[in-house]
Amino acid sequence: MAALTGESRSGGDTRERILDVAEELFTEHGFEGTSMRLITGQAGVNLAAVNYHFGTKEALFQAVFHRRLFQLNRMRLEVLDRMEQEAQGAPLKPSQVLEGFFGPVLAMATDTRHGGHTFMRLLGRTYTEPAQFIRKFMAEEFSDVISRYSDALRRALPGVPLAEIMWRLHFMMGAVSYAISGIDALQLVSGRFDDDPALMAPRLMSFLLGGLRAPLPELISPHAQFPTGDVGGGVLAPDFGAARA
Amino acid sequence: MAALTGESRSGGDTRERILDVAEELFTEHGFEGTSMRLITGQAGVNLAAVNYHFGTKEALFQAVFHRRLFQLNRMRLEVLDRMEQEAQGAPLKPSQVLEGFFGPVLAMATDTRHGGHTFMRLLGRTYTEPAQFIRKFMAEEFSDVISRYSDALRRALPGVPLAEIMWRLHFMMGAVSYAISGIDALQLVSGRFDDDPALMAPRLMSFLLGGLRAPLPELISPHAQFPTGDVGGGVLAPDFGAARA
DNA sequence: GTATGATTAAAACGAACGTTTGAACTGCGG
DNA sequence: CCGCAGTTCAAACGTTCGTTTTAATCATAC
Repeated sequence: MAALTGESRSGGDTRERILDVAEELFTEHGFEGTSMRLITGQAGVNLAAVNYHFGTKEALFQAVFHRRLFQLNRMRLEVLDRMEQEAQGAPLKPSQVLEGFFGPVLAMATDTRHGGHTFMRLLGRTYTEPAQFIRKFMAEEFSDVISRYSDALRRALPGVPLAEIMWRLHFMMGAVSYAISGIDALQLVSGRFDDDPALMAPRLMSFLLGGLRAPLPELISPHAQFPTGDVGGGVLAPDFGAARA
Repeated sequence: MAALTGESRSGGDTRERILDVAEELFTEHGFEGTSMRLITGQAGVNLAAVNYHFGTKEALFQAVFHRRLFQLNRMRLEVLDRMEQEAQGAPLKPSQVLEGFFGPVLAMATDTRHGGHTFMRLLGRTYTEPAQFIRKFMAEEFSDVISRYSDALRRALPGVPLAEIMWRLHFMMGAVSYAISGIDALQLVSGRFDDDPALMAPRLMSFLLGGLRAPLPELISPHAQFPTGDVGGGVLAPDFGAARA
């Protein structure tokens, strides 16, 4: 809350100062919950500065994302390129692929000095955000990385169907997102959580690898809700209707 | 978008109709992005009806959550009670605990007939939402269930430290949340995803079990960013600063 | 010094927001 | 028929929203 105060009228560009403050406020209050007056006020610039430099509020939001996502995904591709080159055509290990994909994310998330932590929390929450214009440019920013890494995962896990790989990639992104954006949510839910957040990364990596290499599920019936039956759709689902009557 | 149209001036209570529509619109546009005029308009009731029946917009939001969370968590506790009774004091299997905790969630998420699907998407996004009043009552609604289930997990996984269990529970909630709320996000990111969403539950369960039972991480140095080193903080982190200069 | 283009400043725009008000309507017991 | 809660209604409240406008300021080249 006190990391970036408004009075910092330092030599920095107006544009850059707006981006920093907006990133922080969007993280704190969401897109709709953050007003331009709050942004410009906290950045110590004039109200019209955002519209002058970025055009609209939506464009500012996109600019905040592009600045970070561009370097994040570029870094992911660089790491993958380097690893594949060293492997000389051999498939990578699953742990390597995860390292390349989530390593830069965690590095950025634990970088509190340059606002990376703030942004990663914002990214995690925005990924599932419904706004149309958000979904649009998120897909564009990610398409390259996803296709490259899903391909690397497919080669790292021979015999695992592509659909399964995509699902697990999705699950992993959820776990990482929660790990980053919801640390306080965890504390909130489990009471005072006396544990070093810096130790999260190795914990997370173990968890992800365990999930990624889990035995394939038995996809028997198209209506089987839960593998161990009994609790899933069969017994519990009907109750939902009754409670609303 | 076309599931619940406004013209349905059926005999249902005004209160209940508001809850249904609000649940859908909050999911679609978020809390701040959903106006009372949109809610009441789509529900076919007067603008003042929300304030009359619920008091404020925040209270309506809480009411939407309470209606669903109450039965969801009650169900979780019932399942756990039954399983522990049948076990006669013996520890449950990890798969049983996961089944009790996430089974009702998935059952509700796949229940498209009674709006459960809509709500679970809303829950997933709201869990990491920053608004103060949201965090407050979420903690209250969840505290019982979390303490009961973390205890069951501790007994199911002897030798695993409690901190590790809490982290993995957190990771799992993230994976489940993404699995539910971001199905379209997955399609969006991986192109046309020709796979039956009904098969998600068994996939998810396998993934969760794999992660939950993964080998414990080596927590060596408090500054080790990533277990396999090399990519984490050491090499990549400094670049974040340079890119901003 | 002065013209020029880029940036900042102050003020106002119309629209939409959540909420409140006071009257009109409803079903029902007296 | 009347009185009376409970509920719905149209209208307005004051505030805040994103954006636009017009003038002032600044740096730099002539």
